[in-house]
Parts: sequence; structure tokens; C-alpha cells
Amino acid sequence: MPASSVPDTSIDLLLVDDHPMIVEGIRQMLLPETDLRVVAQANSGKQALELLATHPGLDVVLLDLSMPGMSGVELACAIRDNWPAIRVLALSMFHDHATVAEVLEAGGAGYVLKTASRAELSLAIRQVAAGRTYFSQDVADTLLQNRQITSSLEAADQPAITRREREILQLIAREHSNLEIAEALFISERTVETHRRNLLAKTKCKSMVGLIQYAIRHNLLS
Amino acid sequence: MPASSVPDTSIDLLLVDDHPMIVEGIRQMLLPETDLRVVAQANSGKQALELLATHPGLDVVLLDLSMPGMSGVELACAIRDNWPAIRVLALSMFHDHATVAEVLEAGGAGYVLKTASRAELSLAIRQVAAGRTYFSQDVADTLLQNRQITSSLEAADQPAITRREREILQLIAREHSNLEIAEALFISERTVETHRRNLLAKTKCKSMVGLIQYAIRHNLLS
DNA sequence: CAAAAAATACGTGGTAGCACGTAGGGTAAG
DNA sequence: CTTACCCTACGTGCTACCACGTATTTTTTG
Repeated sequence: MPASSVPDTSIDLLLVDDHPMIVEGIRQMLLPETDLRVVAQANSGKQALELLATHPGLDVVLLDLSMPGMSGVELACAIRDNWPAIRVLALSMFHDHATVAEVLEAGGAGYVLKTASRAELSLAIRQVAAGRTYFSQDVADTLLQNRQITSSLEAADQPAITRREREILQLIAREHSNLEIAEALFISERTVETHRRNLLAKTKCKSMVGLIQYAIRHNLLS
Repeated sequence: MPASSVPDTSIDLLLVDDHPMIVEGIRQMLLPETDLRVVAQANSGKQALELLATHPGLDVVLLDLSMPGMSGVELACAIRDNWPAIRVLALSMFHDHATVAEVLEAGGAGYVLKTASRAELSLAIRQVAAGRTYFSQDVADTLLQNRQITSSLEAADQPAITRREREILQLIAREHSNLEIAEALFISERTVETHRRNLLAKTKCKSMVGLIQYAIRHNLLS
């Protein structure tokens, strides 16, 4: 029913997830929905970009957020910048507000949890394809709990973690002390402290307890 | 080819995962393998136990480790104790040695990562069904790296985290201080410190940095 | 080349987290 | 009833983490 620019009324999808099992599961879940066509699937952000270049007719990209290498959020930004007409639907295990906010800032049109049923998933795809948005119930609750409209505007700048910071974060996660990290990287302990401080600021965490959770959810550890 | 006690040569499977997408994905991945029959699927440990009681002919249970409520490890223990003939194949995102060791202690016959391909998964199922074991390459590496045969024998006692400890762990994860937790639970700050210490001892972590990772991997947070 | 960002580094100071030891009351299991 | 476990609680002391301010060198980017 919804008017679109593609010749037929079907919705063409690209699936992106590093787990073959999940890609396969989604594909098969959507098979009975005759108006939803999975025309391509990728196991990494890099591969997804290649497929986007060779598949001009895509309507919706369904992408996992936590992937090694290029994260789902980065991929979403790339899609927003290079193929603004394509709708992005995020798929994730988690629904902390930091992650949800990042997806919104990256231009995501919807956010579905991996616990979603077939019915919910296909509904979400049709909604975003029709130009609307869709959020799983738990995700919507997260958004309502923290009415931080500020974070979607102000904090939209750059929680970009640098290579060095990430390196230090990984050593922290392995329970190394500042001194140990300093000796391992041949830098001053003060420098490690500074990196630590910058990490906390960028992730808006109060301590390592929050930072580690951020790191795991964003797949920043090995 | 492998001789078995079931009338025909097919392997009867129970799938357990809280994510419908993954259950569906596995089911469809195994569909072409005519000797592997998915006869039941559950979305929780509780449901799995019910299905185990009503399906006597099961050969292999393929179960996800991180599920809300009853964890995969607990379920594996229950299967080992009540249906010792059934082979358990664990399925997980992670392969840290603590988790792998727990699965072995719980009587698991194999451990496959969620990144596994169709070929690897079906091979793993046939291996465990035939009485052998199977571990994904990364998992095997983990086992070889830490030849802590001690941990499989000595530490097999009880990293059992109590209800109260888990409650405190969740508050810690929300970045609350000892004092805040004490006030919230109407107990002394000293008591919170003791719980903290016991948590570190039971999980063999050096600090909260390690404990938080343990908690996330073991699905101990909300 | 100029501007911006990243990586490096120091000082001062507070306090929360953690080590280690000890112990009494409640409750469930043998 | 005894044993074991959980939850509760205190004391002492150390130090790693964190807050806040500042600044130079190197690299990247426009």
C-alpha cells in the first residue's frame, strides 16, 4: 500500500550481522512475508558497504550493532552520509540509553531487540520502510525514562574513542593497573591516567564499573 | 553409521535459546541435514525442563548459556543429574576460560560459538551425539592456553553466588557506591564491603573491573 | 601552512575500594 | 543436635583511582 519509488511494492532488505546463525534466522523468519525480500546479506560492516554499492534498489538495512571491526553505529553513519534514502533499522541485545541515543544520532529509523518475534520484526521493517519509526517496547521505555533531549542534540558531537584510548581500555579490562599499563606501553603513568579520564568523559561514566559495561556493549574489547 | 540406542539413525534435538531469532536460525540451518531432527525448542530453562520430561527420545540438547532466569549452566547441571544419557552442547558468544570451565564441570559435551557456520554446527552435533566432544577452535585455544586442570577439579566446588550478593552486584553495576548501596538496602556499609569481598573471591576477580565482565558474561545483571 | 585533534606529561589532593582478620545471629539440612 | 551456610558487622591500614588544572609535542586535517 505505501507509495514508494521502487517499481514494485516489495521492500528490499540488506541484512548485516556477524553471526551466520542470526542472519539465517532472520532470513527464514521473513520468508513467509512475501512483501519483504532479503536481497543481500553481509557478515561485516566492510562487506555491507560493498553490497550497498552494488545493490541500488535497497529500501531497508537491518543491522546488528555489535560487530567486530566496524560497529553498527559507524555503518549507520556511513549509510546516512552516502545513501540517505535508505532506512536503517538497528538490531541489538541491549537497550541502554547511551546506545539507543547513538543510533538515533547516527540516523537510525528504528531499534528492535533480538528478542523480537517474527510479527514484531516484520512490523518494524514495514514501519521504517514507510518512512515512520519503530522501537521495541523496552527501547521505548528507555527513551521515555530519560527524557534527555539534550543528549540527542548536545552530546551528538563525538564520543569517538581513539585508537590509543581503546588500546588502554583493553588493558584496563584485563585488570591491569595504571602502572602496569604504563610500563607495558612505555609511557608515563600520568599519561595513562589522562587517557582514563578522557575515556570516562567521552562515555559519561562515573568509574571503571560503567566504562567496562560500555566497552562490552560496544564491542571494544578484543 | 554410529550405532546408537534409538530405533532409527537420526539424531533428535532440543534447542534452547531465549532469542526466537536464533532458535529459528539454527532450526533452518539444520533443515538440510536430514539426520538431524529438531523435535522441540524452548525459550527458557524452565520450558526446556518441561519439554525434556515429555520428550523421552532426545539425543542432544543444544543450549544457549546466557538466558534470563535459569542460566544455561544450571540447565546443563539439571540435565546431567536427571537425564545422564542426553548429550549437552553449549552455545555461546564468549569463550573465556571461566565460562568454558563451568560448562565442562556441568557435564557439557561440547562448546560451539555463535559465530559457527552450518557445517561446523552440524559437525559438532554429530560429534557429541556419537559420544565424543567438540569445541570450536577459539574455545579449544582457550582451553590450551590455561592448562589449569586444577580449576576443573579444585574450583569445581561452588562459585554459587547468593541472592543477596547478586542484588548487591546489580547495584554496583549501576555505579552506586558502597555507602549508597548500604542506605538503599538498610544495612551497614561494612556489610556491603563484605559482600563485595566475597563476590571477588567467588569469581576470582581482582577488582570490580573483572567482576562486571563476569556479571555480564553470566547474565547476572537485570 | 594553519588549525584541530591526539598523545604525551606533571602536580595536588581526597576518598572509595580493597586486604586481612574476626565474629555473632538466623536458618536450612544432615 | 550439630553442621554448614548466609547475612550481618566491626577495625585498621594502604593505595589505586579519580577530580581538576595545565601544558608541550606530534599527527592529522582542512
